[in-house]
Amino acid sequence: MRWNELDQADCPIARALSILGERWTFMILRDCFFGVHRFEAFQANLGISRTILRDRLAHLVQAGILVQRPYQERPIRYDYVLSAKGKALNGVMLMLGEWGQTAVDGQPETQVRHRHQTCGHVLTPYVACAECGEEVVAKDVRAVRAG
Amino acid sequence: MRWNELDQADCPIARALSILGERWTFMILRDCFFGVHRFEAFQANLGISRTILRDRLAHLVQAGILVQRPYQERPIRYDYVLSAKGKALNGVMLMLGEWGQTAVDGQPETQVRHRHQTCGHVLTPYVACAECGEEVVAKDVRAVRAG
DNA sequence: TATAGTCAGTTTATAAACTAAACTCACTTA
DNA sequence: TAAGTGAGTTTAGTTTATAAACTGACTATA
Repeated sequence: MRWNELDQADCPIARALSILGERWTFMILRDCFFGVHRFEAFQANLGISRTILRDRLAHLVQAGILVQRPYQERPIRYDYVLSAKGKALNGVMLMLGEWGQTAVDGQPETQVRHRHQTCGHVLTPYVACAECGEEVVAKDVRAVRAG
Repeated sequence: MRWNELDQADCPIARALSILGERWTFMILRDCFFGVHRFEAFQANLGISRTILRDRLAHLVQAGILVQRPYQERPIRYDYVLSAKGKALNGVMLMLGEWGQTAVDGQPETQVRHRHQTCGHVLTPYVACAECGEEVVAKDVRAVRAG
């Protein structure tokens, strides 16, 4: 399998990564969740090269994860905002942040936290099963690979 | 910020991506969760170049996400297995797969599913708040960025 | 009205990362 | 003895990423 054939893979993780798995893409999306939505702001925040930023934004727009919303004409300029498909990545982002927080050590104490508005607490996210509502831990999950 | 300075970032997502954000790394870990743990098996499964596979495995071992376990001596050969830190990525993997399943369309119906052993159902994972136990949706989360 | 500044790019040259294919080494099995 | 296996390493070539300067269509300031 070559990297650019990942989108045809028979695995949802592989297909997700065909869109998200390139360098910087997750970082751009993280910024989107933080409310960043302009080219210059992404560039200044990430220090990413403009060429790559242009490519990644185009890819995300074409994949339907970001939507371009014009905020001025002459010259036409766009905000890049999360679509529904993009917002659906919220769970992935939260779990990724939680893992980074607890598992990646030796780093300065982070200053980024999330607050759960509905209950008012600082958010500690976990993955639960929609059927039984219980927390899902690795040892209780069995992959079923048909075909 | 350059890509290789990401590990010093003041954001848990950035730090997570300093380890996981390179091409193929997530795919290798996916295979680990499916029970793959030998060099040749990763290589055959992913079709990744051996050079990159070697680099990624070394990086994951050095980051404490995979552990080398010798299964023979003369010549010494290792299984690469998930450490506790690696297993803690389970939630990220599940949410990534769930997103790939529901949000990335136009692809052949996937044949990979998960079963939740404790309740017996096919798993539909969601992210919940440890304080109130409710499902966490994007609009109810506010990032708090100190400093 | 000139001058500078902003925003979202594009261009170009250079550096780093990835890939395929062949090769090595220490064994095992037929 | 010859072939095979498993985990790499080497090499040469291709693809990506990067920094820095440039463009174009404006807007704000002196």
